[in-house]
Amino acid sequence: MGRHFEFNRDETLSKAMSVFWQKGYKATSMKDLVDEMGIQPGSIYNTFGDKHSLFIESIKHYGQVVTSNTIKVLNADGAPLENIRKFFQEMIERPSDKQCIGCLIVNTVVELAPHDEQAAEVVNTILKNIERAFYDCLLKAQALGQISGESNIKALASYFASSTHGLLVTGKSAAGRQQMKDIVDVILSTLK
Amino acid sequence: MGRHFEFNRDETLSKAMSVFWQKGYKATSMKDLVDEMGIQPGSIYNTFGDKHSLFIESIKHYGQVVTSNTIKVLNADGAPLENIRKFFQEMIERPSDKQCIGCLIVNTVVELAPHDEQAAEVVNTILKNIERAFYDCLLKAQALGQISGESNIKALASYFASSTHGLLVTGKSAAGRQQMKDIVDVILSTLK
DNA sequence: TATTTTCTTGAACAATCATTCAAGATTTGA
DNA sequence: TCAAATCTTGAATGATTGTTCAAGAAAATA
Repeated sequence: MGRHFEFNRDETLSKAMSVFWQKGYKATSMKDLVDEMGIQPGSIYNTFGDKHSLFIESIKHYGQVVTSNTIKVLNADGAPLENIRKFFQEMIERPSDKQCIGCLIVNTVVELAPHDEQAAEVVNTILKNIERAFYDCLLKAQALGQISGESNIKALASYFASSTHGLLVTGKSAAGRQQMKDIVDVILSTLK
Repeated sequence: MGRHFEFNRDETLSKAMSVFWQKGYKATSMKDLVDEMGIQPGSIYNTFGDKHSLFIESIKHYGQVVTSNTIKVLNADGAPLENIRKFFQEMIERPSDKQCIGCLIVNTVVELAPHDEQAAEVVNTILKNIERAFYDCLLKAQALGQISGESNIKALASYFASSTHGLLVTGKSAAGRQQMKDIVDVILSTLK
């Protein structure tokens, strides 16, 4: 009973996510959100609560849509080590793109996590998912004998996750494509 | 002639730097700066210009004081590869500390650099300094025969810089001390 | 001492911030 | 067709934002 919603919840959430990704949490004003989401303040507050709640939903959405999609390469069938190589290769093929894995997550770790417990929790969960994807991949490689049984794959997984963060930061600075390729080559050399 | 300044310019700049480091640019209000610097808005504007100018000076100050001090380990006399090990060791010995190298720089790369040309330029200069310190160190190691002459030390330098950024991001999340040590071990394994 | 110069203060400013809410629009059930 | 329910709108709210400026305080010169 009553009036129907005139907008799609997931669509507007996705738009909010994009704004937060581009500008950051603090730099995103309610006016920015109204303009980009295409609905009025009242509808935003009615649907998502306040700005902070909308942001929390946005990073959760990012984890479910963008991050989990990027991680799929690691979980794919086939040679696990080759999947890791593909993962990093895809990372540097679209550095300044919105699709760039984990950017909103890295941004949130840097901007908000130290002072925002709720955001920190969401972000840490997503970070753990990334790390576990690496771990599962390395475990498979070890079972296949592609990696020495003595290797500390837990450490390697943390390392690959950390390397991903590093690449995302480096990619935001003035680093060129060749430089990014060089870095990835060294990162992957730990697998040999 | 005229009244003397009642505050030390460098001291108040250092305090401003600390606030920006802790809270980020956007989240730092003029009230925060007034409270922390211990001088009134008029004095701030008279001495440093507006908030943005004060921030630019703050990151420059960070580069000259904090970053350049952290880099000293790399330039120190003695075994160059050992210096690189020391560098990373010192990084994880004080992760959540204010002294944590490059944090304000990494924060700025993430929060401002994509939309602030002036900040981007300052930050990129500092990033290049870090990378060059690694490069010089590796060059020395190569001259001493501690590293193969075939090694791409330019790539290695970029890699170490990127790894540093990664560690700083990882350190801000829920990563424990042991995890950080594990990551550093893998990073340094590329030198063997 | 009187005058000029310069720094300090903090109230005042307009702009923008996140948020609210009453009025209007749309749909359902009776 | 009327009444109840629910969503949409956008002007209004009070708080906070960065910034300015006139008045007062301190030092140097004459």
